[in-house]
Amino acid sequence: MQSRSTPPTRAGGRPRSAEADTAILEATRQALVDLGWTKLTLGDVATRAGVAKTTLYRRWAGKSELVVDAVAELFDELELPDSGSLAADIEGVVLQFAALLGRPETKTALMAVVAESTTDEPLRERIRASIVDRQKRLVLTGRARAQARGELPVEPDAASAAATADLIFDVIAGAVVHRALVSAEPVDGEWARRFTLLILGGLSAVSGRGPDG
Amino acid sequence: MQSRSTPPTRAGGRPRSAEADTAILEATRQALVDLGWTKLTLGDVATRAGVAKTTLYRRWAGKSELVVDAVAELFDELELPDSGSLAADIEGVVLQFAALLGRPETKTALMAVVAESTTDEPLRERIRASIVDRQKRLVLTGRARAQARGELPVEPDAASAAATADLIFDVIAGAVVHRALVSAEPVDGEWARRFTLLILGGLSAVSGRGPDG
Amino acid sequence: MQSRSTPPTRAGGRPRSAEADTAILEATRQALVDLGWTKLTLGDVATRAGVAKTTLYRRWAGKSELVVDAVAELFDELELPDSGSLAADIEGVVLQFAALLGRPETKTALMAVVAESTTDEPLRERIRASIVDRQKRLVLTGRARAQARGELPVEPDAASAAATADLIFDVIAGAVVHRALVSAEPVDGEWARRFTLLILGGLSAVSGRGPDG
Amino acid sequence: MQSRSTPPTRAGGRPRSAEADTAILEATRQALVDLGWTKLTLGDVATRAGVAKTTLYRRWAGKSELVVDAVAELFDELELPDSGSLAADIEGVVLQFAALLGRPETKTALMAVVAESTTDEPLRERIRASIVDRQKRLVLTGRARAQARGELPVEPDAASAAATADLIFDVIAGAVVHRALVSAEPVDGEWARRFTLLILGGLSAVSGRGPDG
DNA sequence: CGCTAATCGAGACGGTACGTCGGGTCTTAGG
DNA sequence: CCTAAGACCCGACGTACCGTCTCGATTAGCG
Repeated sequence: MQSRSTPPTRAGGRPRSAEADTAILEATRQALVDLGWTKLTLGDVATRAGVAKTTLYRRWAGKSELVVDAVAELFDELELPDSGSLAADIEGVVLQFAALLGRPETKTALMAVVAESTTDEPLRERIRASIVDRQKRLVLTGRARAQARGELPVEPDAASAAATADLIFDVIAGAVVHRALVSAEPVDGEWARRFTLLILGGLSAVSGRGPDG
Repeated sequence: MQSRSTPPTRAGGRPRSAEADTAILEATRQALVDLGWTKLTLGDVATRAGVAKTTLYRRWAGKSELVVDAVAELFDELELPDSGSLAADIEGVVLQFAALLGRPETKTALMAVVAESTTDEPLRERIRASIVDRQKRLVLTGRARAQARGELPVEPDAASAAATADLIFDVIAGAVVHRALVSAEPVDGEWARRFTLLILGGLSAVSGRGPDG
Repeated sequence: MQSRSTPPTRAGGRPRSAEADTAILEATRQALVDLGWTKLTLGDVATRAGVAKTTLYRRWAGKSELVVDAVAELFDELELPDSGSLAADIEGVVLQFAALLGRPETKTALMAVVAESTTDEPLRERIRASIVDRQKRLVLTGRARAQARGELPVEPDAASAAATADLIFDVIAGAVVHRALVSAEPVDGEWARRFTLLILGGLSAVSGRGPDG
Repeated sequence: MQSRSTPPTRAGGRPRSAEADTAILEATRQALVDLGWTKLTLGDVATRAGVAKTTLYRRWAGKSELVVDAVAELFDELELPDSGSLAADIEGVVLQFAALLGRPETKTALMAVVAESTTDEPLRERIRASIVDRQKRLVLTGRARAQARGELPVEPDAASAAATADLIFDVIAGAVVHRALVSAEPVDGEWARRFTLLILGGLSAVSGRGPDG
């Protein structure tokens, strides 16, 4: 995660404390749990981390950037279970994702930084680089496994294959987020099963042909 | 929209200005366009509306409530095109929804109030009542039409039918929002077609059987 | 003392609290006693006065202006004793002035605001209006009495008379301040007597005789 | 000027740069001219002098000490003109002193450090040693010359003579400072003449005649 | 028609957080 | 031991909004 701002010159001077980084990110997550996005203040985070406010501002441009980095670490915990079938893989990752969204620090922070990013292009890039794109690996890995198992056809057109992957990702991530945060209904095994059924039924229809439908 | 707070007594006295309401909501939307959610301040909205801050606080409890009301009006513009086929209906509503999300006032406000609602239950209810549930009608109407046309089977189990409707709603709304605001890729005809293909392929699979898969 | 900044418009709105003014000025003097000029902070004054920082900034432009107003009130306590002779009048006012300069709030504040005023013309004007010019009355009254008693000739030229009054004022105020704050030696009856001797009779009058006058 | 802090041990190691001292004091004076006492910062002085902040703090305890040393050098320029009469000597030194107080670096710094010294005894001592006492020589020399010329009687009592010298010093320095910095009126030949008249002959000498002496 | 009572605008109020700045210290690497 | 560079902790700065309050001045509808 190269996401912190780097000091302008690389010359002499006291080096930045690595422990401070760790402490700040951990304090940020804890503050999110305790206070939520809106009431989280950088001064409070600094206090929790046992660090001066200036130290915090030296490394992050603002609240949004800090929180993105803090929650990005949580998303890296997601991993694709190798459960032997595409359906089980999808259900597994959906439930994992839902569990992550159930954690208070993620719940309150994720939508807030995305909202922030709608009027802040650099922030959107940071979110994409630190969170979104990193999780697309789950879709790619899952599809590769399914193809190896013969559950999905191999799309010959690379561009079409990429578009499909993006589509799948938007559908899965979007649906789970919407269910969990907007509808605020539980993402349980039952829902995951029905959702997977929907995805799988359509998946073959999409991957089976070219982009011209 | 009964959502404003009502004066305690109904007795005599100067009645509230109706023009103020209109001016405030319009000023709120304009401020959202100009400033985005975060930089929008109630003082600024009051100034734009040519109204005292007091007047504003007498009617709304805070920023979130005001903004929810201001954007809710926009969502009522959505309507299901009667295009003769389920696929065309879905594509149409997806593109309409995407167009709505493309407007700056909606874009910045929607995610923000949802984020806010994760730690504010009354706000979540307000959002659900004013925005979310009102749009579920699109799904229900669409399904009814498709069933009338014979494109979809009639689910005999009412509970299962409701669950399916919720699922569809989360998938459509979630996917479009994710594509538009998180991935920040265009929701164009091409994407709508591929997405519809995916949904339709899976839809029959889901609605064809009971919840136990 | 019209010295506070006046609200731009004179129209409606909640009027400024008069008690706040009193509390702030008193708190300022107390803070000067406790902390001295350098360590006095406006935030601390606000807290002591039981007032918000914004209230303070709404009325005074900064620390210097506030302190000038706070100490100006003390200078108004000075009064010319009517002791029957010019010498006794001078000695009396010198000792009064010295007592005022001995108070910690005056001691630490006076030189500081004057220093500040060397690079701040409006502040200098405020000091002159609130403090310096108001005390020139002592010189004018004293001279008038002395002239009435026949101790001093009446200067016919008005311009010259004014210049003399200014000179006397600079000499008395300057000498006492220098003795008290720069040399930091006591301004006691003995010193006041010698000083008065010098003023009244000049150098030879002082050097010509012993300390017992 | 032994006033800088001395390194604890005198043992080997890189010796302190002498050029740094010169550069720092000169930078300090220039910063006083550009910014005034309040806005002068040690970090800025260090930058101007092309020196690290550490180097500065190794030599001076703080802003006040540094500035005292920087302006003390300027006061050494004062010298008593040997003009043949006591009156001319006084006028000459008054005008020299006024010229010194007219320089921006002196003007802003002198009062500020004196103000600071009212709550900082060591600083007061440093000011007395570096600035004040060094100028008392002017009074002593002037009196000695006047006595040699027969213009002033010789005071036999040593204690009384010292008290008189102190008094003269406070009156001259105080009056000039007050005229220049508090009243902010010009200390020109005209004023110097009237002031000298007062010092030499007392109040009646001044008020008894017109401004042309 | 005059009361009565809630409204309106304006703007001051006590708070909280902001992001920046300067103070003085400490930690590097290098002379 | 000194130096330049720059990060560190700390505390204050002056500003911006928050949501509340106190004004005097409008408006209705009820009596």
